[in-house]
Amino acid sequence: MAEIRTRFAPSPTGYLHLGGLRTALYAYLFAKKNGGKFILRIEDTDQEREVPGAVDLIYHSMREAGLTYDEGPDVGGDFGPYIQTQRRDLYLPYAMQLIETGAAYPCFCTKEELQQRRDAATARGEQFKYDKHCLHLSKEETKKRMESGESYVIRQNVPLTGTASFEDALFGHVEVPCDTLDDNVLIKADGLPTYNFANVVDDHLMGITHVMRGTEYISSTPKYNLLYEALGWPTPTYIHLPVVMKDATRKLSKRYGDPSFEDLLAQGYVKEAVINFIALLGWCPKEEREFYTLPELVEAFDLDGLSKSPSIFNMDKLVWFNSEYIKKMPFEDYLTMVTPWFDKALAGKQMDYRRLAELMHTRTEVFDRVPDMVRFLAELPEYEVDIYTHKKMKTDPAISLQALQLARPALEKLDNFGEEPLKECLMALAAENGMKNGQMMWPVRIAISGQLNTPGGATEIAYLLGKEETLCRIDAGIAKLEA
RNA sequence: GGCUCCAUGGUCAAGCGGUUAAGACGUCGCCCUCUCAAGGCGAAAUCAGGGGUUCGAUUCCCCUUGGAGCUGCCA
Repeated sequence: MAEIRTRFAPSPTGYLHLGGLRTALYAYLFAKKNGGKFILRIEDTDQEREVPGAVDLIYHSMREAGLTYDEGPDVGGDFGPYIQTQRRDLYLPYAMQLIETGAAYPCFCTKEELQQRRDAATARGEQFKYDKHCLHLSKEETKKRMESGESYVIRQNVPLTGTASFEDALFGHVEVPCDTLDDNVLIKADGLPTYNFANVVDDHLMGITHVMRGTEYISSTPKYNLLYEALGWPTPTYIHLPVVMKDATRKLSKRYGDPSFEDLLAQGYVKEAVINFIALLGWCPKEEREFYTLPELVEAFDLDGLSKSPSIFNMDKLVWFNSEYIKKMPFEDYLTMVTPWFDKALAGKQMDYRRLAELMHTRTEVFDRVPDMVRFLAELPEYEVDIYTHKKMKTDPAISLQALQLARPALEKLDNFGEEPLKECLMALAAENGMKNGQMMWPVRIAISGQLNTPGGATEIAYLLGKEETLCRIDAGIAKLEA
């Protein structure tokens, strides 16, 4: 059996979006699972839409994701070049061959003319379809106009009757009536091929055996098969992948401000978590399991786990995956990763980062949420007195004031400001004064943190703050409660 | 509008003619607890509707409905 070759063929129009990443991931997994090759090809035939730097962004994202390709623009290979504009001269001969056999024809209609006719058709409430006007030009006239340097395109000559079809490994047989198909442009006036043509030619020339791409291509694939047939080439196996949605009706897209892969990494998502989550979005493994490393995904991947319907990108679940990955991370790794996020809120403060990291490790869902969670350590936030009142802790402003007034001198006398001594001190104080633990701990924690929820209890916070700052904040609390 | 595709809880989804219709996220309880998390236990929640086929449909077929994609000298 021939070696399996799949490819990921993005256009350099910006960052790598999550739908694209998933398509790339599946193509990678399928190739690797079957001992085949995974290829990266840059489809930059639309010069107008190209965004400078986008190609490098794609390389970068692919590396970050761990999707190493066996062949590609920056790694080479036997089927290069892997950038379509660098292959520009390759396409025309095939187009000419198509013209010879009648499967294509030159067209001299200008964009403007076409647009007018399209608009007119729309105004009449009709669907515009190219009328094969230039197909009926005489050979002589065509030849003369081409040689005179007149601008022209080459169009696919789709039959007016019959049907075109293809077999999809996921969707099965897909067939469309030819009369609903338009004569697409194969070679543009600038000499570059359109996606419709470049794709067919390159997939064939590069020996791609399995074409994996989004379902947006499903309706034009029958037309591509017509091209393969006309060229006498074997068709690849098609596997169209459903799109990733933002919600029930909208596709995930940068236009709506949805994050790209790089955005997620910048926000503090762990790349392994993103890959893991993406993999399970539209594909389900055979076994009852949800945590997979990339190599494990390769091992587990199979086509019949693929879903046919679009799936909604569930941010909540990504967050959950991310927090799970963070929790499983060795502590030292976590400390390294979280340190810059601590710095954002605590820069310049003397703080036991290691202890803070211990407290934060199971509380971190996404790294960019860390600064807001620890900022109170740098500066006591403004807070309302009513947060001293907590029903379950049985506290109110009066009890809180009493607790703080008791705690203040006791803590001042405490030489060892470690968590254990702090705890013993405050607990003992509560017991001596007939208070419940919560009636002592809650007010102290509120006074020294100024907020309802904190990553750690009163003693941990007091330790992190240190004696001086703790006493200072308790004083502020007392003043606030007395006011 | 035309063509194509899709349809199990709020979301991701298992299921591939006979099941108490898995599991996960989220939600809601309870436990633990110096707050919040984490952890443990538990609960609610799904086969879009209508026709067939069949002894029997979530599962196969048709229609309706809903959604998506395509309908560019974009990919």
